[in-house]
Amino acid sequence: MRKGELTHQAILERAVQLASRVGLQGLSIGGLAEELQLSKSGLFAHFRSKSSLQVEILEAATAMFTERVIRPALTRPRGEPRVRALFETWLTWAKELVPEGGCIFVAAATELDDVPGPARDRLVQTERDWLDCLAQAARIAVAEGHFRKDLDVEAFAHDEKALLLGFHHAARLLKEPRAEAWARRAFEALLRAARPVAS
Amino acid sequence: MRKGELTHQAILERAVQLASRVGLQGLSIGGLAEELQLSKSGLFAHFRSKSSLQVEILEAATAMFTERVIRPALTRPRGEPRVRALFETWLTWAKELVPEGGCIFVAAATELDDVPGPARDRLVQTERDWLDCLAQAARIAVAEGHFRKDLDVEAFAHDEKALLLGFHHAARLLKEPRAEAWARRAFEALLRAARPVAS
DNA sequence: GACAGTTCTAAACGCTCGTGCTTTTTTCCG
DNA sequence: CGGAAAAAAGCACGAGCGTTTAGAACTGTC
Repeated sequence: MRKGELTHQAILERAVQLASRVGLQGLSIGGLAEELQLSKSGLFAHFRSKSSLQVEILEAATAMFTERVIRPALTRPRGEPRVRALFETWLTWAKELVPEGGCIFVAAATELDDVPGPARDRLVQTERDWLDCLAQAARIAVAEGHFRKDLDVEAFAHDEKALLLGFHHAARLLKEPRAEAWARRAFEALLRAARPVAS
Repeated sequence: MRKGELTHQAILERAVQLASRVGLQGLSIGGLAEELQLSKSGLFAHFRSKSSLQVEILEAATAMFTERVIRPALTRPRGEPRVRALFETWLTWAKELVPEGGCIFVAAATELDDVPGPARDRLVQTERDWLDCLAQAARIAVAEGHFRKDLDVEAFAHDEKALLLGFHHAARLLKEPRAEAWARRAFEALLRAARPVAS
C-alpha cells in the first residue's frame, strides 16, 4: 500500500521532466519506464491509460507550480509588492526550467490547443486559475492605491503572461541572453503604466 | 517534369495546414497521404525523408508568411505607419489561422526548441529574420523621428513578438474573445512608450 | 502512336507504440 | 514467520510508424 504510492509519485516527478522535453504526446510509456528502470507494464499499471497519465502529469506540475511560485509570493505584503513577487517567482521558475526542457505548461499549451479531452480541460483549468490569481493580486494593488482605479486587471494579467511567453520563447528557441533583461524591463513598463498618474 | 512539381506543391500546402494542427512531429506521412488521396510511398517519394519534409514545410510556411505579412506592409510609408502595418498584417495572419490549427511557427517553436537538427535550424533562421525585419522597421521609425532616438529596437521587436504569442495563447487555448482587443491595446502602449517624449 | 522518363502504387521490412493477460516477486499485517 | 494482498515483470497483441524495393501507370516528345 505504501510502496505503491511512493513509486507512483516518483514516476510522476520524472514524467513531468520528460514531458517538458518531449511533450505530453511525445512522451512514451516505454521510454519513461526505461528512464526509471521499471518495466513498461509495471509502470502502466499505475495509470489505467496514457491519457490519465497525462492528466496526472499536469496535476503534479500544477502542484509544483503552486508550491514554488504562488505560495512564496503570497507571503509578501498585499499590493504592488505581491504583484512583483508573483512575477519574480514565476520568472525564476521559468528560468530554472529553461535548460531542462522548458515549462511544461508552455509546451502543453501549444500541444493540446486543439486536442479536446481531459488533458486539455485540465490544462485550461490551471491556466485560468493562474490568470485569476494574477488578476486578483492586481485587484488588491488597485484597492491599496498602488495601481490606477480604472486598471483592467484581467488585461494586466494577460500582459504578464504574454511577457513570460516571450521570455520563454526567446530563451529556449533563440537562446537569447538578453531575454531575462527584456522581460524585466517590459514588466517595469507594465507597472509604470498601471500606477496612478502622478498628480 | 511539370506534374511532379505540381503535386509537390499541393502536398506542401496541405502539410503546412496539417502540421499546424498536429505539429511537425505529430504529422504522419500515412495520414497526410490519406488526406490527399495519395499512396504513402507515392507521397514519400517527393521527399527523401520525413525530416526533409519537415524542413520543406517550414520553408513553404516562411514563403507564405513573407507573401501575406511582410510584403503588404512594406508598401506602407517608412516609419511608424510601416511598424503599425507589420503588426496589423501579422495579427491578421495569426487571427485567420486560429480556427484552423494556429500559426505553425508557434507550434514548431515549442516543439523543436530542444530537438536539434535541420528543422530546428531552419525555424530559428526564420524567427531571427523576422525579428530583424521588425527591428529594422523600428529603426527606420527612429530615423524618421517617429520613435525615440534611444529606443532599443531589438527589445521593441521582442516585445511585439511577446504580444503576439500572448494573443495566440489566449485565443487558441483559452478561446478568450478579448484576446485581439488586448493585443491591440498592448501594442498601442508599446508605441506610446516608443515615441519621443513631448517636450 | 511508340518509347523514355517521370510519377505513383502495392507490398513488405523492422521497429515502437499503447494496452491486455499471466505469472512472479515483493510488501505488509496478524 | 506465513499467507494474503499489492506491485512489478514478462510476454504477446494489433496497429501505425518511416522507409525500401519492384513494378505499374501515367506523362510529354518525336
